[in-house]
Amino acid sequence: MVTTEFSPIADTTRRAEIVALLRRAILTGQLEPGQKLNELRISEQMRVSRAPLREAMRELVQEGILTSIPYAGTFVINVTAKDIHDAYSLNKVLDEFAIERTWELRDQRFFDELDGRHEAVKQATRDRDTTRQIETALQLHGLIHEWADNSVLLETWQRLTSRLQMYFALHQQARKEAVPAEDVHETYVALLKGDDMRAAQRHAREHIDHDFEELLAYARGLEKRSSKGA
Amino acid sequence: MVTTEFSPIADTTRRAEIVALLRRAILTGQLEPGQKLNELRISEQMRVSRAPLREAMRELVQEGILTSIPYAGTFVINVTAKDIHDAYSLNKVLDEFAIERTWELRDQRFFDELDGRHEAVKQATRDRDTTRQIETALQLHGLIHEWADNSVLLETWQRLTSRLQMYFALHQQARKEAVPAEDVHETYVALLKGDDMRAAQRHAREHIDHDFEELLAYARGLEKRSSKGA
DNA sequence: TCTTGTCAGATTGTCGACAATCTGATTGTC
DNA sequence: GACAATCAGATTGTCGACAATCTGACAAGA
Repeated sequence: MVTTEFSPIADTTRRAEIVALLRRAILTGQLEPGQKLNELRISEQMRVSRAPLREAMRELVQEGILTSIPYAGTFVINVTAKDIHDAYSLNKVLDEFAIERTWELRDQRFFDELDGRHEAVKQATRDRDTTRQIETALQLHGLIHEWADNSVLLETWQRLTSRLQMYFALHQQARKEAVPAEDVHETYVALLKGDDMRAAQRHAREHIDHDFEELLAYARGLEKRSSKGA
Repeated sequence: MVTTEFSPIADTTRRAEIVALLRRAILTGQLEPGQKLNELRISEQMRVSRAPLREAMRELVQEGILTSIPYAGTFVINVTAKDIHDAYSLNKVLDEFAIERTWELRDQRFFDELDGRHEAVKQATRDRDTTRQIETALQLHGLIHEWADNSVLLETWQRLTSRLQMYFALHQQARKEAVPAEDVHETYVALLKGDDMRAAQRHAREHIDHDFEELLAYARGLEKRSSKGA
């Protein structure tokens, strides 16, 4: 009897690859908010027909990072200050819930994973790789949602994450300088290892508020700019 | 100057209509959990080519009520007791949040809408129209999410609703008898009109627990049945 | 000058056909 | 009989072409 565990093999449809490519382009800010996606142009660039491209775009529309208007086109979502505000205030609630659910399920594997992800953030910070810094920070943040053993919560958080990653990428791109080089997650990790659940929840809430203020300021700038443009 | 407000005209693509048709079929239980959707057969029945049908299916996959395995097919999601449990426990959190956010925004229009939706539930109950009863009850329940002025919350709740509606429909179908004929929403509506936010939140939580127990019992039955079948 | 009708170009939506992949039934071998 | 190789049928994935729709420019008329 073979006891080795195999993970499912990769989906090798063009559609899945296109989804990954497009998502990455959007979340890293390569494709700007509001930008229109021309099907013919993109399909030619990717050397793919429009059918799988369109199916991929439908997925991303449902994922909430594209928006589609029949016979007009499919566009990268626009980011408003309110969107960011809404996403963040819901995120607070989800974090609190996730911590509560995860709390009793924490074990050695959890702590190891926590440390591993924390280390990845620190590595990205040392490398001055801002894109990866955002990615890893969100992954660190996501652990409680993965561990909470609630598929619906996880799914919801992943949808939220898409946008958060996009917001952060835009923000970072805008100020054109490295994100804080010091480690802002030390306390968060320590609290998740500790005994005081309420304290961990409180910290998550405040930690979020901190990042949030910066993002909001950026978003307000965006809106001023776009209203001038329009 | 014309001041009449026009709402955007309906999306009249085949894709959109297919999405609506399929969603309805799934949420009312016409299509059973786990059932495979044969593209050719469905496209012929709908007199439509496979392209828009496939795009529609991609949307429903992302919506979480279909699941797709490359080169194998697209299936209606399976419902496990844990899924129901997960959906409900998240729903509690979202409800609490929604009530908090809605509270200060309540006005006469809110109360009117609340009464209107409540009336719709009572009408469906009188008509013994169980499908509509589920639909209207969820719409009544959804008002706080619509009113909370948080687009991400609303979106999240709508995704959840899809599944809840499916669960209830299956449940109802299983026991083959009318859902409670008495009005279980009277207290809920009254509390939402009142002054005690905490009480409203508490009631939402308990009200959910009530329905939830019934559903869970049903789901456990489902699983026993399917494990016997497999 | 402003409005309205018309039209060409570009883009999205849809179709029918072909290619890739899976399933299970059959056959051949031991 | 058990097992592996093979194959036909069915189904999903992808393609290229056509139809429907939108956009902006231009012209005609008030």
